Amino acid sequence: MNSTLRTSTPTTKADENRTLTECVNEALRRDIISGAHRPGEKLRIEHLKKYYSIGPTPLREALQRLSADGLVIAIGNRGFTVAPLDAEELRDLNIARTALEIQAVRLSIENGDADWEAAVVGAAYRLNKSDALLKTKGDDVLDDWARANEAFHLATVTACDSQWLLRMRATLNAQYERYRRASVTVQRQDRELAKEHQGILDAVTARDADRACRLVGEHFNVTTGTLIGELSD
Amino acid sequence: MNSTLRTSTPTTKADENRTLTECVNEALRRDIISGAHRPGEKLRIEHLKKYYSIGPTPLREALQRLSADGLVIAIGNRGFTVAPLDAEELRDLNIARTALEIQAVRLSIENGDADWEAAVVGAAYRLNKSDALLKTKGDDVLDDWARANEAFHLATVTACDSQWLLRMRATLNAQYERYRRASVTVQRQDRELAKEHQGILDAVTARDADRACRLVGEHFNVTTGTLIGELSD
DNA sequence: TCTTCATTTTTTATCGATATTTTCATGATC
DNA sequence: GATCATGAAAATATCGATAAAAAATGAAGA
Repeated sequence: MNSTLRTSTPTTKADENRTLTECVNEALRRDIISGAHRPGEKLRIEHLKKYYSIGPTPLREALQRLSADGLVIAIGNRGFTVAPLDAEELRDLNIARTALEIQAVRLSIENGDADWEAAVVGAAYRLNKSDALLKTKGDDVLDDWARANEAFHLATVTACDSQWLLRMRATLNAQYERYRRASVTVQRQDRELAKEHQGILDAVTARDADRACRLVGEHFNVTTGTLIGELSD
Repeated sequence: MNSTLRTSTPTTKADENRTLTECVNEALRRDIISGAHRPGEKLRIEHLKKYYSIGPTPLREALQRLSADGLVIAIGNRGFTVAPLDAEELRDLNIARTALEIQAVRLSIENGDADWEAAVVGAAYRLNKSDALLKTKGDDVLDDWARANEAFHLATVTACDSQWLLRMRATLNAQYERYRRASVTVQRQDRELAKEHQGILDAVTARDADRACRLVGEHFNVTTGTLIGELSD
């Protein structure tokens, strides 16, 4: 029943019972985060209608939702634009993101059971594998690495036992991902990153919350510093 | 041009240049936070259309936005409901809220200048005044107190220099406010609260970030504990 | 009496059309 | 030559109507 939207992914099973608003919301979100719709770009309803083969109503509803998430800027009577990227905002974003991540890691280390710990170890292993493949840089490998990286960090916080913490974290992560994707070099020395991740893993398995939080904070600052450097060029 | 929506406030000057979606979004938000639309209540478009004298399109757009904020639950093909309240979620909410507030206070103390400090002192003074009036309990006085309380806490974090931190904080505060409003007793001993606020103010003016953060955390925990106690009755 | 299935009713989601607003280009006035 | 008005042209916001889905109703069979 639902016509597949213009974007990559084939119609998933779950698509059946979904509203057009939900579908186009996801498609737009993906396309904004991936950079297919560029930062600052005007999102004209007439244009998007054709692009996603959909009516104006579900489109506008999706755009309103995305504007609440901060991925889209809505200005009354002046339509919608993709939220712009800017170095100052990235710094700002990193502050909020770090605050949530650190607290979530701390709580996870306090609350997490053996299963959680095992999942973190597994995610770290997976990330290592992807790291190894990263030398043969292809775009798909890079995508895989990004997913593995996100999965690892997510694993470290899932035991925090606060859905709101995780929800806010996800919102900020979506924002952050746009900056990551906009980056030219995308990654610095793989070795440095791998070491940082290893350090975090060690602190987690040692249940050393203070050390883990410190390392996560530093990790975020270094990554953000690199991105800011590129952005202000 | 904009017909005034069914809710209390007279058409403000700013109303002129505003979209119906924006107006109904604000009205709905107000009515949900205040409890005029009760937690768990079904929000039927047909009904709301008459209630707010508005068409279905801006209504649905507003509801989508509110669902991104977590004030409304949207389920595909099954419409919208006011997000329910529940003790477990309040605990969860308090964790996320505290993480943001503490970090914002810490940064404010680090960054804030003399003007900021003065604003905090002013807000504390204002809150004290309202505290004094609180003995003659009327609903308007209570509203005034709530505003002064929020203004004080907001003042302590405005120098944190992270819009994202403040934005996330505002989202969670809106949620929290619903629990506060749902409370029967609404406040415990005024004296205790006043002392806690005084302690926070002292720590802020002394620029003692660690103490301020500890006191804010305890303050939040105590308040939340009271609310949870009431909710699980 | 309790299910189960078909049918009606209600509610939701979506579209196409219209009215409103903004933007842009053109020309008039100082 | 610059500024301001005026009027198209484009884009946005909104409505009413329709199609689609879920819930409610009721009838038939076990």
